[in-house]
Amino acid sequence: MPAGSLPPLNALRMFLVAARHLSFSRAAVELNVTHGAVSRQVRALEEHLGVALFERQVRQVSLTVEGRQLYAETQPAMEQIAAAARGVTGRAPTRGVRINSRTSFSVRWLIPRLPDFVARHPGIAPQLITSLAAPDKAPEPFDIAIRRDLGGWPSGVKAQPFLEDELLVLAAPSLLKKKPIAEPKALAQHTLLVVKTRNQDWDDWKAHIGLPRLRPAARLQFDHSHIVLQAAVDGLGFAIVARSLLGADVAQGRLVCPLPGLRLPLAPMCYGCAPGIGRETLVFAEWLDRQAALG
Amino acid sequence: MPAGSLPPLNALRMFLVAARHLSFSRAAVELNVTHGAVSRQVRALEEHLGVALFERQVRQVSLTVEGRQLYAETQPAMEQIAAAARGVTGRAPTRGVRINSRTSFSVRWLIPRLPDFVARHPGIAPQLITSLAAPDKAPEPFDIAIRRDLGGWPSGVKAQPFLEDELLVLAAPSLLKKKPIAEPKALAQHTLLVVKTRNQDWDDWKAHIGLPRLRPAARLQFDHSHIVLQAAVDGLGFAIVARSLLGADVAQGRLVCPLPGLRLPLAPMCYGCAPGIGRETLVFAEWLDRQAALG
DNA sequence: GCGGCGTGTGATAAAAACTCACACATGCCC
DNA sequence: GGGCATGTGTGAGTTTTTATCACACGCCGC
Repeated sequence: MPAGSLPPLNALRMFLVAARHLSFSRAAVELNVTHGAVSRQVRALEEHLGVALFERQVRQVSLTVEGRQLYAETQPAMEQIAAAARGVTGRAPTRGVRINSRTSFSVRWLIPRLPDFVARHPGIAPQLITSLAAPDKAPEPFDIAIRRDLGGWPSGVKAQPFLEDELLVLAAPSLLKKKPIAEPKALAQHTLLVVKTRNQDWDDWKAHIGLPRLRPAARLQFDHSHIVLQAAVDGLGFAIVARSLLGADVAQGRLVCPLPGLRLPLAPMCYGCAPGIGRETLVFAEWLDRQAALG
Repeated sequence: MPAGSLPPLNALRMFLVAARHLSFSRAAVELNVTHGAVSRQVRALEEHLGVALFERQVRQVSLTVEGRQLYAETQPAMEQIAAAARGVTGRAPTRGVRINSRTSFSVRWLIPRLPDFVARHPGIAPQLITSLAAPDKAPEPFDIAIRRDLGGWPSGVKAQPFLEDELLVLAAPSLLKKKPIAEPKALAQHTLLVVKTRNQDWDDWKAHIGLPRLRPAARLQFDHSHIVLQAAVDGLGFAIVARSLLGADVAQGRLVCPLPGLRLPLAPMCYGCAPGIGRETLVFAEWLDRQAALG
């Protein structure tokens, strides 16, 4: 006989958080789920044990005698498990994943998502090296590189597309309020924000919509897309950038897309793994795929 | 900060069993899953930690240093959790569920499934009282009664059907080998096994197939369906019993249904809960529904 | 050389978990 | 006292996870 029948462990985990907060809702926030999920898991644990663990009052819950006992006895055990897990990952040589990525993609897409990776894989330490050079000219060795191009990779490395992309025109809502844009032509009244290394984007876009000779009122040039985005948020003018770089600025209303129908396809973002990489890099690549699929 | 990020707990549970056995296959047997499930969960845990826990040799696995450490530190914690869970269920008043059911259904359907209930709900102790009387004439109080009839329940109790059923004709393969049955008429050469309290079943069946005057070579009478089934397994003759009572005898070839097309519909099995029952009885009723749905 | 044995894995089915949207009960505040 | 905010419970539907199945592989022993 092993350890005797264990209770449902994830339900127990949620119970412990709920017991600590004495609140399903606050536990739900900590666990990144809805309060309904916590309610159901606690109920499942109670049914497994055949004992009520919480007393449900109105708008609040409190622990029963059995709930208090269970909390007191299992919480240290969970701490012990967490500590053991940390101990094991710590003692390992912790070979990090060396990631080579361009500045704007790093700042606007990768870094905001890295905390998720660290939480999922605490034993793998990502090292991010931003670099503008092509992967085959990289000054430092890397395990995985991320670029938009399908070419320009060291021999033996095959680029794997993982994130579809497109160019969008964006501006701050305050700017549009002052001078609304009904049709693309009206852009002639505005300032365009240009990325130095991608100054053909506006020309491509103008050609794409059939107005190659459109002349803006002014042009401001910056050396990275993420700086252009900051300038756009601050109402300096119109930006044309890849959808993948938008982050929360559109969702939270700091930027809007005044001409949503006019989009320019863009090569997908790709990653390429150096030959002879370890399992950690593979895990990171799969995580990239998943993150991209989440949109 | 809570306990720090916990590892996936069900994966850890499988890891511990696998580590104890030093075998994924043996762990799978203990956990009632396939070896593939164990393999995947262990892999998931390794990826979460970013550390290999097993060394895969051919046809066997052994623990790495990190695996040994993790095992040594988390196994006691799991024991502690299991003990705490047992302690909490034990201290509760353990109100059992009093189940009232007829003998044959108890022996052939309910009792073989009860271990599953006990495993799922260690805090709820089922008490089974077999009784032939109608639920409203039961000599002892019950929380839930199981009968085929939709009527004959105490006032205030509504019967809930939970298991469709039908009558089947069955016999031991050895008997059929000696005297094969090509059509229903050939039953005239055989012995029919009759349940005293259900002696109309054969007549109903004969009427159903249009041979009301069919006369068997002999009749043997018993007082319970489960005894008739034992007699059939032992090659004494042909039985007509409810599908719900078959258990594993058909699946494992101890009985066969020589005339599979000729089935007689039967009222579904129903349960009725006494008024004012507790949550434990509700849990049992839901478990009945689930078990019936599993077929 | 061939069947037996234990593990890994792609495709797919089954089960579990979660979310959403709403219900309910209460306290609080204007 | 009515309207609103708060925290929990729950049915229906969806997503995510988990397990299964079926097969591959590598070696062992006969």
